[in-house]
Amino acid sequence: MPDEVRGDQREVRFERVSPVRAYERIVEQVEEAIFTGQLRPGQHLPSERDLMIQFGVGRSSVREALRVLQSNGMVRSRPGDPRGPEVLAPSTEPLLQSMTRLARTDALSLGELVQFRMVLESTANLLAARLRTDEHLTELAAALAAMRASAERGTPECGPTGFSRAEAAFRDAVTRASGNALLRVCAAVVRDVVATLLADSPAGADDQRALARAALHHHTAVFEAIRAGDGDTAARLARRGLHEHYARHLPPEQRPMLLPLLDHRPTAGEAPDGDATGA
Amino acid sequence: MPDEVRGDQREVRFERVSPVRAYERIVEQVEEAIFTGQLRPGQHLPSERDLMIQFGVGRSSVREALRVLQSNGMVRSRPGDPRGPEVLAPSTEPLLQSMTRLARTDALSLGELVQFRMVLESTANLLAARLRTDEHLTELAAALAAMRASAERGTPECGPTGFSRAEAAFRDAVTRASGNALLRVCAAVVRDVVATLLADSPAGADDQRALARAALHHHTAVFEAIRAGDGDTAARLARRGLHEHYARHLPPEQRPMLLPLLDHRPTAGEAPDGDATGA
DNA sequence: CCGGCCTACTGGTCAGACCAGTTCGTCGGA
DNA sequence: TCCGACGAACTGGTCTGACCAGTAGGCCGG
Repeated sequence: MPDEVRGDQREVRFERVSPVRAYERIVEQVEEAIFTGQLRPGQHLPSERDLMIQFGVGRSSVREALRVLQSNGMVRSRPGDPRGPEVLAPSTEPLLQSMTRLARTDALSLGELVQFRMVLESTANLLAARLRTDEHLTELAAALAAMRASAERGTPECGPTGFSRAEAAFRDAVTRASGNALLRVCAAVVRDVVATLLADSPAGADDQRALARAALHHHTAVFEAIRAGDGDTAARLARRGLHEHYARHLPPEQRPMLLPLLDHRPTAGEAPDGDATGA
Repeated sequence: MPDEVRGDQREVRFERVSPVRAYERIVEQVEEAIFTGQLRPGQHLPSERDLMIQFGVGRSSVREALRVLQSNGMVRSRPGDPRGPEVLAPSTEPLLQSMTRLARTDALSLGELVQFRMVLESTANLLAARLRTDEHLTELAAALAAMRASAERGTPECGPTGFSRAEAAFRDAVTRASGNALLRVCAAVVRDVVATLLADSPAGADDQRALARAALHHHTAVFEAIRAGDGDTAARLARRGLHEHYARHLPPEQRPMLLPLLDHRPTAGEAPDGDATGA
C-alpha cells in the first residue's frame, strides 16, 4: 500500500484540509433532507433541544447551523412556536441578496447591470411573444389597464403605491409568459438592484407624470408586439426602452457599452433610427 | 395628529412586525462597514471576545452573526488566528450556491437552465466579438491551443484535469472579453449548475474523444467569429452548439422551449441550415 | 359557550468554562 | 551567529447551564 502511494508521489495532489465544524455537518444533513424531499416546505424540524440530542452536539452548534440555514432561506425560526423551525419553500430572496451584495461592493457597475437587463428583458419579451397563451395576454392587458388608470389618476407618491406597482406587475407577467423562471428571477433581481442603486444616489426628482406617460407608451407597444407574436419587435423595444431610460443615469464612460446590444439588428434592413440613441 | 391617522384608517396598512434579534443588528453593522469601505478585504475584525464587548452582547450573538456573514461569503474565521475574522473580497460563490439550491429543489428545470445558458453565452459571444481587444484574442488563442493539445493527447480522465479545464478557460476568456462581469458570473454559475445536475443523474459515459473533438471544432469556429468581429455568427454558434449538446439530455417535453431562441435569426436571409439542428 | 389564566413548551440571549489550534517571542544549543 | 524547540497568550469551536420573553393550547370559571 505505501509503495503505491510512494510510486505516484509526484502526481498525488494533497488538498488543503479544513477542519469540519459541527454546525457544518448539521447544515449538510438538513439541506440534504430538504433536497431529497424528506423535509418538505411547511414541515417543521424538531426543536433546538431535540436536534441537540439527535445530532449529539451542544445547543450552540445547533443554533449556528440554524442561523446558516435561515440566512440561506431554507428554514425559519419563530420564538415560542412549539412545532419547531419551519422548512420554507424555495425562494429567490437569497439570489437577490447575493447579487445585491455584489453590486453594493462595487464588484458590478451600473452599466453592466443595465446591459444585463437589456439582455434579460429583451429575451423575456421575445419568448413571451412566441409562447404567450391567451391567459397571459389577459393578465398583461389587466396590468396595462392598471398602469393606465394609475397614470391618469396622477401619481400621489413615487413609492410603490400606484404606477410603479402596476408596472412591476406588467413586467412580471411578461417574464412569466416567457416560461423561464430563471429568466424571471434574474430579471426581477437585476431590476431590483438597479432600482436600489439609483434610489441611493441621484434621486432625480424628475417629472413623475411625464415618466409614467412614457413608460405607459412603451409598455403598450410591448404589449402589442407580444399580442401580435412579433418577438423581434418586442425584444427591440425592450432594448431601446431601457437604453433611453437609463443612459443618462450612467457615467459617460459606461454609455458606449450599451450600444453593441442596441444596434444589434434583429432583422436586416430595419435599422433603428440612429438619432434616437444619441445623448 | 390622531385625526390624520384615523381619517385614513382604511388606507393604513400595518406591516407585520418581527422582533429584531441581536445578531441581526451585528450583521447589519458589519455589512454596512464593508459596503461603505470602512472595512476592506484583507482587513480583520476584532476577535469574538472583543466584538462581544464592542457590541455589548454575549458571545453567542457575536458568533451567530459571524456564521451568517460567513455563509454570505463576507468574512472567514480561522481558529487560532490572533488577527481575528478576515474580511473577504466579494465573491460569486454565494450567487452560485443560491442558484444551485434553487435548481436542486426543483424550482428550476434543466430546460430553463439550458435556455438561459443559450441567452447568456450567445450574448457573451456577441459582445466579445465586438469589444475584444488584441489581448483578449491572444488569451483566447492560448486557451484554444491548450484545448487542442489536451484533445490530441487524449483525455486521461473526464475530471477537470485536461480538456474541460482548458475549455473552461476558453469560455471564461470569452465572457471576460464581453466586458460584463455580471454576464461572466451568471454564465459561469449556470454552467456550473448544469454540470452539477448532469453529473448527478445520467453520467452518460459517452465517447470522450469524440465529444472533445466536437467541442474543439465548435470553439474554433467561435474563435474565428470573434476574431473577425462577426458577433451575429458568434452568437448563433453558441445557441446552436448548446442546443446540439444538451437537447438529448432534456426530458422530451422540455426540448421545444429551446427552439424560439434557436430559430431567432439575427440577420434575415441567413437562415440556419435546418437539418443541423435535428436530433 | 366563551374568555382569561396557567402550564409547558419554544427560541433568544448570556455567562462561564474547556479544548485544540495558531502565532510569536524567547531562550537554549549548535 | 543562527536556528530550532519551547511556551505564553491568544484564537475560534464547543459544551453546559441558566434565565427571559413569547407562544400554543388546555383548563377552568364565568
